Formats: sequence, C-alpha cells, structure tokens
Amino acid sequence: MDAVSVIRALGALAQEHRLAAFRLLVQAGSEGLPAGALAEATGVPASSMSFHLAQLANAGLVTQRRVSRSIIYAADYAAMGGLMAYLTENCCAGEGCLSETACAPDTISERPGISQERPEIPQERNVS
Amino acid sequence: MDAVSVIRALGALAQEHRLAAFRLLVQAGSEGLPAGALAEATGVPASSMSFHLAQLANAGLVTQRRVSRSIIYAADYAAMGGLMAYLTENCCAGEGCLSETACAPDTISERPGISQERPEIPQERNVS
DNA sequence: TCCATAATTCGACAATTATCGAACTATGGA
DNA sequence: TCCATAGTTCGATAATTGTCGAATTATGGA
Repeated sequence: MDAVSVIRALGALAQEHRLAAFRLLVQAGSEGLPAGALAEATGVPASSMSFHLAQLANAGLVTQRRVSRSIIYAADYAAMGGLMAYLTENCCAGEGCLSETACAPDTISERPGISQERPEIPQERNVS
Repeated sequence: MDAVSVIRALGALAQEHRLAAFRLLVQAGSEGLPAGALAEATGVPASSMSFHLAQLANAGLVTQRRVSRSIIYAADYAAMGGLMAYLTENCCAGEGCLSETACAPDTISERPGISQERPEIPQERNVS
C-alpha cells in the first residue's frame, strides 16, 4: 500500500460519522448494511451519509453493491489490513506498537526496549 | 483510547508532510529529531513544519523537549500503540486485519475466514 | 403507467485546513 | 550587550471539507 492510499484511508477514517459508519460495517461483517441503515443508526441525514460513504469507498475501505433498491456497503477487510500493515511497518518501532495479546497473552502493557523517560539525556526539560 | 482521540490521531497522520515527519521520527527512535531537521528532510518551510508538528503534538503522537536552541520531537510509541489497539479492536474483524507474520511466519497473505468474493449472495452485482 | 422507496447528486454555505513570508521569542556564544 | 541561530506565532489567502434541503436517478410493486 503506497503512502497516497494510506493518507486517503487515514483521512477517510478521521471523521466522526465515517468512523462510526465504518465500525458498524466491521461489526456487520461481509453481509454489510444498506446506506439508509447507516444514516439512521448514526443520526446523519441521508445526503450527508452518502457523502461520507463515497469518501470511504474512494479510499477503498468499503465496497458497495446494489441489492434491489438498496445499496449495501461492506467493510473491505483486505484494505484495512493493508492500512494496518503499513502503519505497523512504517509508523511503529518494528512491532513495538502492536499489543502482544494475540500472540503472548501473558506479556502485557509493559514494553521493554522503549524507555518512557529517556534518562540518557539528563539536561533536557519539557516545553511548556 | 476514546473515539475523539482516535479521530485526532488519524487526522494528524492523514497528511502528506505530517505522515512523512512522523515516519522519520519513528525511524529516529527515542532520541528524536529537531524541528529544523524535519523541515529540511521533507522540504517543507519551517513555519509550515511547525504547524504540522503542533498538530502531531496536539494529537499526542509526538513529544517535544527543548535541548539548547533546538526543540526535539520524538514519536510517542505508546500513543501509536493505543491507536493501533483501537483500530484492531474496532475496525478489524477481531484480529483479522493484522498480518500474522509477527506470530506465525509460515502462514502468510491468505487469511481464511474472510471470503473475498462472497459467493453466498449470488444475485448481487457491483455498482458502477 | 404511476407511485413509493432508496439513494445519490446538486448547490449554497460555513468551517476547517494548508501554505508561507514576515515578525517575534528564546537561547547561547563572542 | 550584541548577534546569529532555532523555532514559533501571526496574518493573509487559497483550498478542502462538512452540512443539509431540494432535485434527480434507479428500482420494484400495484
């Protein structure tokens, strides 16, 4: 996933109503939900929701298909996976940002190797 | 991490120059980099970079500390970890979006359980 | 064909975001 | 004290984003 796609995906999720809609779609699974249901569930007018869904679709995070009069949106897990992979590789210190709960449920919440207080530079002070 | 913080963090990363700066900071590690180095490395004017760094700081993704005349920025791995945790929990189907390479290097690139073609709904068709 | 439903597109507007030079603040050295 | 360096803040401006009612398109049933 290239940086441009990543920025588009991040921007698509960086909005209250779009994040809410996407979360609903993730919960809904591959069946998806019609646009109207998303508008109603989030309390957003239909035309506004349509605008937001177009952004999510443009970012590749959701797919859309028509079933009778409804247009069903569904989360694209592969795209989300690509985003997660990019962030893990480029924006985390190795795998440092991932919770290890999926792999090692006993090691939690304390990540060695990344010092929080940086004692090696004593003369520094925080900016107000 | 609450939804508001997540939206702020996503929005902070959803911009070309900020994503570039943050990636540099992640690479730089806990030592961090001064604002000027980030401006020079990205080719962004100092005042613009200052604006972007303020956004990253406001989102909690970077820390800043003064060392002599320089202000050193550093990636906040804990914040990034919080963001990743939120996305994993709320925007992925369980752990479905995470590559298993960190845990199981032999199982790659084909994730069972998430069908890409959804053959169970045959009468659908894509929206043009 | 006619009507109701589901959704998108249009248009106008407000709000936010991005850009960048100029002015300003803080720090440290001569 | 005076000057140079490192950054931020200010101000003006352009561009993008978000909102929502009204108009439009697509579909299916009577």
